[in-house]
This record gives sequence, structure tokens and C-alpha cells, in this order.
Amino acid sequence: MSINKVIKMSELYAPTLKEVPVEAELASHILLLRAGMIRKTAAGVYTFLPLGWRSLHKIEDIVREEMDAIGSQEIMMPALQPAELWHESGRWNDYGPELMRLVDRHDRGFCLGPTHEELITSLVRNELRSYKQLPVSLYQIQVKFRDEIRPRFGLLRGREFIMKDAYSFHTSQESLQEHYDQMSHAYGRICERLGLEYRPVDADSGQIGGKVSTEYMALADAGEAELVYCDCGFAADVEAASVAVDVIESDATELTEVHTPGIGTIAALAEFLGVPENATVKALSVKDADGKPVVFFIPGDHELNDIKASRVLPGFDLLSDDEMLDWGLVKGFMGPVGLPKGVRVIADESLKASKYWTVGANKKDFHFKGAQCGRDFTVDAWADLIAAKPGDRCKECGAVLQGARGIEVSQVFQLGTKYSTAMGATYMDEDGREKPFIMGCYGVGVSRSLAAVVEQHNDEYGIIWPISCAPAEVAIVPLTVGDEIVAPAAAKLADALCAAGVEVVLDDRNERAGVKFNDADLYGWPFQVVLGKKGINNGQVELKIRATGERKMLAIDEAAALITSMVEEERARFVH
RNA sequence: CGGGGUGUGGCGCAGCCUGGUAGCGCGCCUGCUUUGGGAGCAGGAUGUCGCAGGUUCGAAUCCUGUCACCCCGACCA
Repeated sequence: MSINKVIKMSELYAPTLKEVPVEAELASHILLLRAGMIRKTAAGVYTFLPLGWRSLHKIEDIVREEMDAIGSQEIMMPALQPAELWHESGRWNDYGPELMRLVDRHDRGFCLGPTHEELITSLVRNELRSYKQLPVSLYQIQVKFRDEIRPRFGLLRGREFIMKDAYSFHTSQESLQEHYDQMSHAYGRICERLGLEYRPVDADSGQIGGKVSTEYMALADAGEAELVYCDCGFAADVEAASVAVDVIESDATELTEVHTPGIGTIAALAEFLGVPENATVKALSVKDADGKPVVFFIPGDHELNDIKASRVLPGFDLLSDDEMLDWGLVKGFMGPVGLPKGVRVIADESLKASKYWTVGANKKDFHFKGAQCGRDFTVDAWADLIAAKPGDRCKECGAVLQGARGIEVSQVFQLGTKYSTAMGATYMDEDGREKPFIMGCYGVGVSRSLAAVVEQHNDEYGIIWPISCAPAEVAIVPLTVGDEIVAPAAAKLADALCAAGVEVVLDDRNERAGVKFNDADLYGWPFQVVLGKKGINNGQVELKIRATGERKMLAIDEAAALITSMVEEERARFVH
């Protein structure tokens, strides 16, 4: 795209689909297929056609500019990675089946990189030897592979996708924090320049490892991530959110057995007792990594969060019905009072606020009301165990949290020394001591961002590109081809705009007006200029703004200048 | 991985239950007409019916296996 040239629709490979593809459900998936921007090659694997590729390049360029602006340097690492590096970090075993593994002809193990911590760490450990060389920040824009359990939603969850990943190396937490903040700021700018309505949220660091992490969520009802947020500015992924939970204690202050025949679920119990679900306590029986039984107690209206629970009890697993029987646990009627010997109790910390619990009686068809911790039972450990949900309270300000869904377009992590320690990546500090790098890593889902933009910017007719990532900025639509007046006028206007640095597509196809109009809206060109015979004869062309549907007549002699300035103004809206 | 579903011309689908010469719409090609919101008429081309076996005189259709794709679920008691 270094040479700005008029794109001729008659030559463009961008076949549109009139019908909605059966495999697509989301607006972004449907429209990217229909507008001839992408095509599916296999489940979760896509080909980018010229228009999709142009938009993708624009997103990449925005990302590049923002990375370069904070001093991160672009490199390119291979997608094909030797297994031995993954053995060093331990992730050859830990990453699981999502890692695409392969073997070469010499029987050496490789994987297709889902991320690049191992490679970059092995790169710099040989080259960066002194604190004087730090900090360093490097990034690449590259294809990634993750063998998703279930690829879906087009570009939003693919098995092969394009990502910008950056890695930074520091001698101190302060230095890391400084770069992390710069990255966070850059990520916010990237979202803004892409026209994404987004929210930074507290996140879990998942498989990448590390402690501090923020995700940038493009808000979308179709998003896979659930988040809670507060007017005070707090926002978090429900998986990672630490929130205050309202629980209601039992009206009974003495341990009271209640006959609850066949009432084995929280919903049934709450209804039977005529109380809300958060007036009950839910019990989940699991086994720890050694196979020993543990029962989690959480507020009845909440769900256990696996990630949080794993922090308290690494490698835990749910008990099967048979295992519950073996340990003497009564499914549907478990409680902390009178649990079989050897069963540990871990309770969600929100339950501390409730003095008298309504719980199972460890006896079929019976529950207790008024069970008091310390008097009737003991808790071995308190921990944050549950997934947050809308209606919980903000820990910062106490307000009720609202819920939203989002597409995770980017994430920043503070890795600490996890990889540098595992892989022996060290430098010499001022005292002549060898120390592991303190690392950060920062990812932007580039192809996912493309889908997120479309998910947020579309209507019943097609895509509505923000000008910053539109495949072209202005479409020239002559209504008659081969006409001795209209066609030259269209070509002239296209050339004039092009010369002014505007990206122009000229619909010189011999198609009927309706086809061109419909395609133009489907493709989503931000500005559309329609040239008809009558208009030209009156010295006028019609300009349509895709986003607003607004139409105005422009004098043909002034059109190029006017449109250029409108394009420039529109571009400026996306650069802050 | 568990459950459900679908593979038939480029795309979307019918036909399958009840075996008997493979059909429709869109698209494509040719011609004429049309030309400001996915044109009309006429003519035409295009199918190993996902793949491999089996049953049968005969299989898109029945049976077995297999592959691919889509949807739901995947520890939520």
C-alpha cells in the first residue's frame, strides 16, 4: 500500500455474498464473509482477501505506530519453534492440547507458536548481559497457532490468527511498571484509533503466567468474556474480579434441622424456605492433587471460579458421585456441620459476613438453619472462590456492579521472572551479581480486533468502517459505465482524490445501480460518491456518508477538495 | 472429549422416510431488452450425491466404517 492507486472494482477480487453464510452467526463473521473480506479455509482458519488484508494492514500500522512511539522495537520471530525451549520453560507439558505440536523428518519435536515467551527469552539471554543494556522492549506482528477446543465466531476464535506480541526486560519492578503503564496507555490509544468502544479490566493472567494483568475489552453482546464494572471506574473480568458479595444470614440463631425432602438444589431449597438464593450456602465436593477430599462452601447464588479455586487448591478435581459415596458425602445435602472425618473445609470469604448459615445437614433430605461457624463447625481456610456477577458490590466504592460482555482484544501482563528464571535468562547487575530479567508481555489480537471493529460497526446493510481501518476511504460510484460523460468524470474525480492522498475505490463494473449501492453499503466505504447522468449535467455529484446515511449534493468542480478535507477531518477523529 | 446435526453443480437448498434415468433458486456463459437500491426474456454449460466398503437386478436413498464441517455442552451438584 505504499503507492496510492485507485482501486478498480472491475479488477478487484472481493466477491460479495447475497445470502447469509450458514456457518456464521455473528455480525462480524457474516459481514466479513459477505463483503468478500475473508474466506474460511478450515475450522478456525481463514484466508484474507484483498479488502480484509488491507484493513488488517491498517490495524497493524496503527499498532506499529503506537509501539514505535513508546520505544518498542519491531522484530520477527519464527512461527515454528523447537520443542526443547518449551521443555525448558516447562510449558511443553503445561500448555496442553492447545499447543500445535509436530515432528520433523529427523524426529525432532516442534510446535507452532501460540505465543513467544520461550523464543524471545532464549534470544535475549545470549545477547543482553548487563544492566546497562536494559530495559529493552521488542515486538512482532505475527501469525499464532492455538488448537482451540472449539474454534468459532470467525476471526474471533480461530486456530490460526494474527497477533502483535511485545516483550520487555527490566532490572526492577519500577522499570517494568513504567513500561507496563506505557503499554497500557498505548493499548487504550489503539482501541480509540480503531474506533472501538472498550474498557480496560482487571484480568487473570491464565496460561501465560504472571501476576498483574489488564485486558482491553471491546464491548459487544456477542463477546465471550463477561465483565462487571462500576461507575467509579472499576472494571474486571468476572473470572478475576474481586468483589463484595451480599449474603443473607439465617433467621435461626440456634442450629435447627429442617426436613427438606427431595430438595437437593439451591434453587429448590431457596424456594422451599422462601428465601433468596444468597441466603443459602452451596457446597461443592472436590479432591485435591493428592486425592484428599475438600468441600468448598460458597454463597448459594454464586458459582465457583475454577481459576481462583485452583490458587487455593492447585490441581483440584470434582468428586464423582461414586467418590462422594466413598467419602460419605451426601450429594445435594452437604454442609459443614458433621462432615465425615478427613474432609477439609474451605469457604468463600464473603461468608464471613454471615453468622448463621443455611446449609445441608450431611443427611439425605435434611438441611440446617442457623449453623454458626466456631460453634457448630470449623472452617480450615477462607479464600476468594467465586466468579463475580452483576449485582455484586464494588470493593472500591460499594456501588452495585453492572454487567457487560466483551471481546478481549488485547492484554498486558507483568510476568516477573517466571520465564527468565526457568530458562536461565540473566544479566549482571551493578554489584556484579547475576539476576533474572524482570519481564512483561503485551499482546494485541490483530485479526480479532478486525472482527471486533466490525462487530461494533455495522447495520442491516453491511459494515460501517471507521475510516482508520476501512479498506478504502472513498468509493466513487458511476451509475453508467461507458457513458462519455459520467465515466470520465468519475475517473477524474477518483484520480484527483487519489492524488490528494485519499484512498479511492472506483466502481467501474458494468452493474446496475442497485447492485453497486448495495455492495457499497456492504463493503462499508465511509464516503460514497454517486455520479449520475442528470447530476453531472447539472454539475453535481452526490455524497453519501455511510455512518449517518446523510446525503448531500456537491458541485463537481469542488468535490475533490471538499471530500479530501472531509476525509482528513474524519481521519483526525481517530488520532488523539 | 460427550451430545445433536449436516455433507447433493460455484453458493443456498429439495430429493433420502417408502431404492428405479439427479432437481429448484441464486450465480456463471451467449443474445436481445433494461439501467438511481441486488432487472426481464430466450438459449446454454456445470454433479465421482464427502470418502471407503457392504446389501441389492439396481443405492443420493438402506447398512457399516471413516473424514470434514456446524451447533450445544465440557467439571457450575
